[in-house]
Amino acid sequence: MNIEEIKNKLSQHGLKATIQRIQVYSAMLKTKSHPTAEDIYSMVKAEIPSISLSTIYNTLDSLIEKNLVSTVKTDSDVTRYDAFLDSHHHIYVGGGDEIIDYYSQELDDLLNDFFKKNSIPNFEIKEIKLQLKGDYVNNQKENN
Amino acid sequence: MNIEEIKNKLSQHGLKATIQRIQVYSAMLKTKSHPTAEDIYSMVKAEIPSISLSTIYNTLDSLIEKNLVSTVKTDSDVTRYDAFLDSHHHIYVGGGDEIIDYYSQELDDLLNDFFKKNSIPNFEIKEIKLQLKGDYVNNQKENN
DNA sequence: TATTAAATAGGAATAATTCCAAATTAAAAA
DNA sequence: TTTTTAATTTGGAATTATTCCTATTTAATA
Repeated sequence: MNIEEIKNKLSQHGLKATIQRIQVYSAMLKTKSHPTAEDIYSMVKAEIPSISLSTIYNTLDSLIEKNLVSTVKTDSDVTRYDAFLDSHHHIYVGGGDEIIDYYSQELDDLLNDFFKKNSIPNFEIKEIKLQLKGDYVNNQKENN
Repeated sequence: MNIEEIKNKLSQHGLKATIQRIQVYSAMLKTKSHPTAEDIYSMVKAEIPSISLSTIYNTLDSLIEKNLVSTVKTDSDVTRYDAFLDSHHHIYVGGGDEIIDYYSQELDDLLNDFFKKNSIPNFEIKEIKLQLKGDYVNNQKENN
């Protein structure tokens, strides 16, 4: 998405298209790595050196409210953000902070079917998300 | 689990059976509601008025390290603790802080089968956990 | 171009958690 | 049982992520 498209997307969602928001959202779209607020702060600072960390938080909050960004739960206490909202699951590597996206239409179908057959009384499911925890095996990405 | 059994469990896991640990673990086993550190602090204070909040955190960390307790993150980013470690999933109600346990052997079998057939290259899955987000429907537990 | 409501900056405040060092204590050894 | 010792507890200080506050700035609109 280019700057112009981002501007439009912000306006469409009733958000004033400020340079700060454009750059924050642009940074979010550039990375698949579920950045923290600080990560985004660093990235956007390259473009707008005067930007404040408060603005990062404010902007992320606005984007979340408009469903353009979501948060990812980690075991540690830093919030991570995600601008990719198509249905996917998360692989948590090594109990740590590495989170990888996992896409599978087959899995989504399986889950949707299951909960269609086994609905939860008085509860409407809006999102089904899987957390896969584990570790790399072999010597692929290992480093101890 | 009574005091004696808790003592044994702690020793078996190489943890000194201090009154503090016994009471913290006992409190954890008494509640299904995924308490926060502060919640446990309040509960244990009834038994040991002099206990320190640091000890609550230390103790929970020890219990986590020995796999007697695990953590759950809420949408509002507070860490909650869980002493019930049999396979279950979590229902997040209304974007808030309420988390309900969801047990289903059928679902677990389904998921295990799926990942047996669709293993992730160089990755060993240790835990498969589902997050169900949604809201109550009807007038059951609604309050707005 | 002027108006205005919304957004930003940045520093202070808050809240959860971790850190630290001295005092205490459970478990092991004598 | 007593002594020894290494682990644990305390409680206050420090840290960290996030929120709050408000004067200033700015995008959108008329």
